[in-house]
Amino acid sequence: MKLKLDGESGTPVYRQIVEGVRHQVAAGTLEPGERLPTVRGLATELGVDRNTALRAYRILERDGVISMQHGRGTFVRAGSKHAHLNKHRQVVLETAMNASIAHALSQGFAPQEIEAAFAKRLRYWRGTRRAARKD
Amino acid sequence: MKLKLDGESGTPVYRQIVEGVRHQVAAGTLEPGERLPTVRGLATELGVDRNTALRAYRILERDGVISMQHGRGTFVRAGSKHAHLNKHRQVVLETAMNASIAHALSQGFAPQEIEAAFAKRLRYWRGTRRAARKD
Amino acid sequence: MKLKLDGESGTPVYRQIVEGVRHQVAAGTLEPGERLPTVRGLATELGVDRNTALRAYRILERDGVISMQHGRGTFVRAGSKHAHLNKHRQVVLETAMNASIAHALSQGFAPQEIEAAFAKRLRYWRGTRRAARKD
Amino acid sequence: MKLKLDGESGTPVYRQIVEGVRHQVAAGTLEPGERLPTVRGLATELGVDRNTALRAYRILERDGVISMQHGRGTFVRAGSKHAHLNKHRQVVLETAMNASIAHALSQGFAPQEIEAAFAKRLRYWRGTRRAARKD
DNA sequence: GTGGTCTAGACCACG
DNA sequence: GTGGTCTAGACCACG
Repeated sequence: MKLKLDGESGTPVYRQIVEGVRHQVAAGTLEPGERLPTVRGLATELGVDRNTALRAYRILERDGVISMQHGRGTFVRAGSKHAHLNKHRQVVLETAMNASIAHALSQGFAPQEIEAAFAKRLRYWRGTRRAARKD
Repeated sequence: MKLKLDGESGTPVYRQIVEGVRHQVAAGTLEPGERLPTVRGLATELGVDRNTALRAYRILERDGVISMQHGRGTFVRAGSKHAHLNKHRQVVLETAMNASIAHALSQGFAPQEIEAAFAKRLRYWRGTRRAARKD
Repeated sequence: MKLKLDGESGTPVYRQIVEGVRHQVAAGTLEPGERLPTVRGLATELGVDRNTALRAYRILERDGVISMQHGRGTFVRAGSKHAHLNKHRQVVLETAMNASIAHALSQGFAPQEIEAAFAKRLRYWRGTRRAARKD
Repeated sequence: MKLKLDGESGTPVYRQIVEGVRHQVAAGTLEPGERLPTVRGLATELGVDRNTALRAYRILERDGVISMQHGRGTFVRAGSKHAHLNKHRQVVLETAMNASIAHALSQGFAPQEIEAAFAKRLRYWRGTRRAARKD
């Protein structure tokens, strides 16, 4: 797994790992069901402590991005786990988007700016995912 | 000075103050030469430790946004020097939106769903702000 | 804070702490806004490592039970944090109850048994909370 | 033998097998003297490691629920010895319901809300099962 | 003084 | 071989 760590960024290592994996899943580079490196393997590969790698994985697991299975390994999770109440999906998503907007507004950004920035980044992700499917 | 702090956001308080002041200067709410509250005053107003307010001011001073003059007070510096702030604002905003989208994508939401949820919540906030201005 | 650990139960220490705190919050012994012992303090009190105590607190924080504030301490959280979308509360609660029932059914328990056990335990908690309010 | 495993429940697979068999014996679905699948067969059927199936059988044997006879097969033991299973079932169920309620209470839900949500979901499941029986 | 990050290393539980 | 738990201890960031 390709992951670059920046030791001088100030962002904690475990968080860099979390974001790195999250982005690869978001981009489609890592697909649902795909196996991730083991905790030990990732730690060695990145030159960090096992506990640090484990911490990152645990956060990703809690967020529903990956699934760790004792003795078997760690895997990218399939999307919708709340099939029986799929209103839930909508609420979760809207809550997240709402928080994101509220935060930007509270920092003094105008709705128009927020809309433009969002559209720009979404366009970026769409491109990335399209490219991943062609691989 | 109007500043909203979020004690549970994870972002350190001092940094929230720094960003808040930066944005107000960039937006023109705080004008060059304008006097800022004293460290003590700001700390009381926001209900934070004096060291926290001081730390924020020191960073703003180091970055050339404000000027602390011993015994006289603290002032917004002349505008010409922080034209770069507008670029900074864009980066901050896009980074936030990017993370928000990546988060949702990595949990299996489709770009289209994300777009719809975002649009819905933004519409909500626009309504809220319009109503507030009429008060 | 009163917490008993059982070193021979097989249940990990950090989880025993999580459940202990959770139960006290549920019972009303710990009230919203109340300050919990510091990470270090709790560790010393229970004779466990700081990291173990921290791990328990972090889980409780993620679950919305407590709020850790850097440099200030750790506090019991007020109930509803999703006021802006209070449909969400209902969905979260129903999802949890649903999972609980589904799990019991899959283990071969009959609906009637499940209903009876649930009613019995809820009665217990109601009594406990009533007692706490009289303190 | 009908057994549903949940790879993401956190409960170890071997324990899920143990509990599943225990419950079926207690409920009478598996009768005294009845032959159980071989270790190999069970492992294949459930898609688990042979060691995992073996571990479950050893625990059940130790607890006097089944009897493994080398070269002949594995059988459910005579009923008189596990009258205690019925008490065990109750404890398991009540513990689960208790945790579920404590969880919800500790997040600020009121007993009344919890009761309503539980009743609603149980009603749902009863309907589902009734429909399934007509298939 | 509070919580946060990270390492090194031991030993355990599961498959 | 996989992940899980726990300790001991260092050093950092925040208020």
